[in-house]
Amino acid sequence: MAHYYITTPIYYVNDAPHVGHAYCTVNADAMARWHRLLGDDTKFLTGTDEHGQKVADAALKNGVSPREWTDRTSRRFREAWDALDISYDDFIRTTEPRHYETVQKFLTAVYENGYIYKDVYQGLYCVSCEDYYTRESSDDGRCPIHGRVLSEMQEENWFFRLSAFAEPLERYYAEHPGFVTPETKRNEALSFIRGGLRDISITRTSISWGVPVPWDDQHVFYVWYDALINYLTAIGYGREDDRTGEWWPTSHHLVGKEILRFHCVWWPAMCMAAGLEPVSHVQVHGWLLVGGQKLSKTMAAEGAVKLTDIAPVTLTDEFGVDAIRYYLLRETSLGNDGDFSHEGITARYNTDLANNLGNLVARVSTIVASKCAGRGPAPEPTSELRVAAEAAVAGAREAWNRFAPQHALEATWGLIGATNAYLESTAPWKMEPGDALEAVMGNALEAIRLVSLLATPAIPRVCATIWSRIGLDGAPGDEVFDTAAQWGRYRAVHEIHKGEPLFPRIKVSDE
RNA sequence: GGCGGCGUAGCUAAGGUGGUUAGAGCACACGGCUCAUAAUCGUGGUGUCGCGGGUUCGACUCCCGCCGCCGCUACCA
Repeated sequence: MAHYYITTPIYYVNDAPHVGHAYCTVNADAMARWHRLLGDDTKFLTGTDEHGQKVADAALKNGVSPREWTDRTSRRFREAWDALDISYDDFIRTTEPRHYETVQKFLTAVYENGYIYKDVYQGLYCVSCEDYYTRESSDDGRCPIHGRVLSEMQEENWFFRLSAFAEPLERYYAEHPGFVTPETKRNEALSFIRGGLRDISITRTSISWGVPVPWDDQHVFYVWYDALINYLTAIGYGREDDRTGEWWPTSHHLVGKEILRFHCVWWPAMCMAAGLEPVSHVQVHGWLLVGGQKLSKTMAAEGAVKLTDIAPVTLTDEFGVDAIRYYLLRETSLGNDGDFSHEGITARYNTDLANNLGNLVARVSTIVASKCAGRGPAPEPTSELRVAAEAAVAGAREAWNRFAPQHALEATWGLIGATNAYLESTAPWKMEPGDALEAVMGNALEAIRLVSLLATPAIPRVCATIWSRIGLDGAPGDEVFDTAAQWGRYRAVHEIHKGEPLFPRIKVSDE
C-alpha cells in the first residue's frame, strides 16, 4: 500500500488562528482526504510551535506558566480545525516529550557529524525587544520599533554549518526537479542558495523555554531549529517507535511562501547534516489578500480589516464549513496569491454551491419522488452523461494528484454543468413514467454520485449528505476510488430523500 | 541598490519552445424551459493581451527601454 505523508507548518501559539492558517490547513486536509480516497496509507500532521522568548513573555504577562499558556493557546488551533472538519491524524506540540527526544537525537547526529560548532554571535541588540537586528534590518543603528540605539552584544552560541551545504543543496535541487513547487518558488530558493550561505546560530543561553542542547546544558535550541524537526518527531525519528523508513523521505510539506527559506534551504541542509535524505517535496502556497472590499456585518463588528484578524469560526458560522472549505480550495490557485473577500465567498456560494450543485440535487430528487415512486433507478451502461462523467473523473484525478484543488473542483463542476444540461435536453418532467424516464434519472443520479465522490476531499460533509440522500449507504470514501469512480455503480434499489436545500441561497442586497 | 515576479474583457483570471477566429467563470443582455433553491439551458465580447521601440513572413507570447504594483535581500513565526 502506498504511503502518503503530508504536513502543515506548526503554527506559532502566540498567533490567533486566522484565515491564513485555515487556507493552508484546509488545502493539506483536502490532499490527505484525496489520498485516503485513493486507498493510500495516509498520515496528515499539523500542530503548534510553542517555544521561544515571545511565548515565555506572553505567559509571564498573563500570569501563568509557559506550560499553561501553551496549553491554552494550542487548544484554540484544535478548536479552529474542528470547526473546519480538519482530519489530522496527529497534532504535534513542540513541548511534548517525544519532540524533545527526537530533536535531541537529530541534533546530536548533526553535532557528531561535525556540522555544529561553538562561536560567538555578535549582533545589534534591542533591550526593549529583547531581540537582535541585522545592520540592514535596523533603522540606521536604531531599533525600528522602539527607535532606541541598538547595543552591540555578544553571546556564545552553537552554530550550524549551513555554509557547507550550498553545493550539496544545488546538487539536490538538480537531481530532484520536483523538490519545490511551483517552479517560481523553486527558483527563489535556488537563487538564495546561489547567493551564498552563512552559518546560523541555533542556540540561545538567554532563555530557557526551549529544547535543551544535550551536550551543553547552558543552551536551548533556537525555536526555528527545533520546530522544523517536528516533521520527524511525528514519525518517531530516533525513538523506539521509529517509523521513518515507512514515511520518509517521500513526504510533502505544505508551507506558505514566507517560510520558504526555512523549508527549502535550512531544512534539507539540516537533514543532510544528520545523514538523512531530505523531504521529497515542498509545496509552497501564496497568501490570501484582503482587498478594499466590504466585510460582512459580523466581520466588521469584530473590527476585521486584515486577513489575520478574521477567525475561521466567524466564517464557518456565517457560511457553513463546506462553503468556506470550497471557497478556500476553489478560488485561488495554490502557489499564487489570491483575493479574499466576503463578496467572493458569497458569489461562490450562490453560483457553484446553491445554483449548480444544491439545485441539481433538489431537482433530481423532486422528479424521482414524483415519477419514480421515490426510488432511484439504475443508470444506463452508456450515455452522453457517462462521457462527461469520465472526463470529470480523469480531470479531477489528475488535478488532485498534482496538488491542484482548484482544477480538481473545476473538473468536478464540469460534470454538474453537464448534468444540468442533460436534464434540459431530455426534459424528464415532460416524460411519462417508464423505462426512458428511469434511464434519464438513473444517469443523473449516477452523475450526482460521482460528483459527491470527486468533491469529497474538498467538502466532505455535504458530500456525505448527498450520498445518503440518493439512498446510498455509508459515505463516499468507503470504497476505494478506482472502483467507486467507475460509471454504473448506482443501483436501482435506493430510496431518495429530498430534504431541505443543501445551500439556501444568500440574498445579496445592494448597498 | 541587487535578484525575482506581476500588469490579459466591468470583476476574478487561464494560457502559450511565436503561427488558424486569445480560451474560461462571475456579472450583464436576449431567447427557451418551468422539474428545481427567481434555480436551469442556449446565444451574445470592436478585450489596443501596461506603454514605446526592436527581432521576425508573423508577437499577447522573444529582446531592449519605460510606467505602475509586489515579493525576497538570512537567524522576524
